Amino acid sequence: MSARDQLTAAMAELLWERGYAATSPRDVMARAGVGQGSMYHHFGGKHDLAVEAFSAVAEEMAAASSPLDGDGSPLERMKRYLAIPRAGTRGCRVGRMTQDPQVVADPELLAVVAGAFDAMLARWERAIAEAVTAGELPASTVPADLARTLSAVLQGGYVLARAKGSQEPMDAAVRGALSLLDAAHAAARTSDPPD
Amino acid sequence: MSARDQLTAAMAELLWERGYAATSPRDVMARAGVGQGSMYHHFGGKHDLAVEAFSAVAEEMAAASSPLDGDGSPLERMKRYLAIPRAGTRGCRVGRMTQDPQVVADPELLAVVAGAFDAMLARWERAIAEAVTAGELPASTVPADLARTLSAVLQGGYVLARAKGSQEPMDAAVRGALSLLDAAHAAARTSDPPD
DNA sequence: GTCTATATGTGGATAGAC
DNA sequence: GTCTATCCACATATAGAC
Repeated sequence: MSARDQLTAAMAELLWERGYAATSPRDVMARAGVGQGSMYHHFGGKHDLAVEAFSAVAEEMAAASSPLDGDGSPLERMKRYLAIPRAGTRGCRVGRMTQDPQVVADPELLAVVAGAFDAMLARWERAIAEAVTAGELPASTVPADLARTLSAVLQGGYVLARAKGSQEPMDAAVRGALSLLDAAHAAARTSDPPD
Repeated sequence: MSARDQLTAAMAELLWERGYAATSPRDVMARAGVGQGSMYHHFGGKHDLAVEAFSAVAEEMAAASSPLDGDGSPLERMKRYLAIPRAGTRGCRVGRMTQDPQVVADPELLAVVAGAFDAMLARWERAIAEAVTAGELPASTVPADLARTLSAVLQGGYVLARAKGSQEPMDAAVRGALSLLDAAHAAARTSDPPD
């Protein structure tokens, strides 16, 4: 593994553990096991290194929402994706960035964050629209709205889990969302039969 | 206004704008318009000042959930509370703290954050339980779960809004949640008549 | 390419005058 | 009580040797 790769890997880890502002070039070099010269040879500085390291993380996260595009009924895919285990107290690697003032003030970093969310929300919207077409959700459902609601449940779940230092609030938030989706499913069958 | 009050007010503002780690004693003193001596006379340091300033903020936030205890039908109270305007791009003054590594690592500060959420979640749970009793929500509803789901929608709404630098995702997330609650309400009437 | 040495600013706090 | 002066450590980056 090249020094360059060691640096991006170390930066990605530290961005998750400590956030952008709280991560110093020193920390990164120490974890990567390289000297200062290497870092400033390969990157313009902390900012450049963070952009490159975090872009990879963001793509990875966006790809992680692919189960929403998978096989099976749309509603089942949505519920399965919600139920994927998530370590709440560690926080979301992407969502956490939005609370870092230095990230939000940095157009380049913020664009990477926004892009990752856009990709995920697009997948949500497609799955939801398909569920409506299939009669699994009420015809009155607004895919763009529900996509943001369900994405927010996950992001908020991380916040609640970290506030309590416990996994439980995250799991509870997901259970509640699944229950609401079941209710919406029941409402769709009652008032709006698909066939 | 005493120097002490100026300091706590300035710290509360800066905690919101920049977070804990990114706020230096210098910043606080400059905004408060006092010298360094004043700060170290009244407080042991940045930490002590932050605890005192943030405790006031947390109490204020917890009190802001009182509409959940108000008059009217429980479900109506829940919907009204969700629909209260929230400036998404500014983030939640309490929730934002959970993404700050220095806050989570500080038991005293984290306890203040956790306490604020506990108070809010307790109000949610009460209102939800009342809605179930009144037959406005399905009997199968788990108040503790749904409370965390709806609280997460709001917290996640802030995250999405900041990621996009726009109010819209927050409003969309709330609309989607209201729509799900309507579906749950419809399901309760269909399968579980209150009288 | 990678290293060590060095420079400049700031974070957080203490000392002690007024 | 409030101020200014000062201190040490660290963040971030540059210079230049190997």
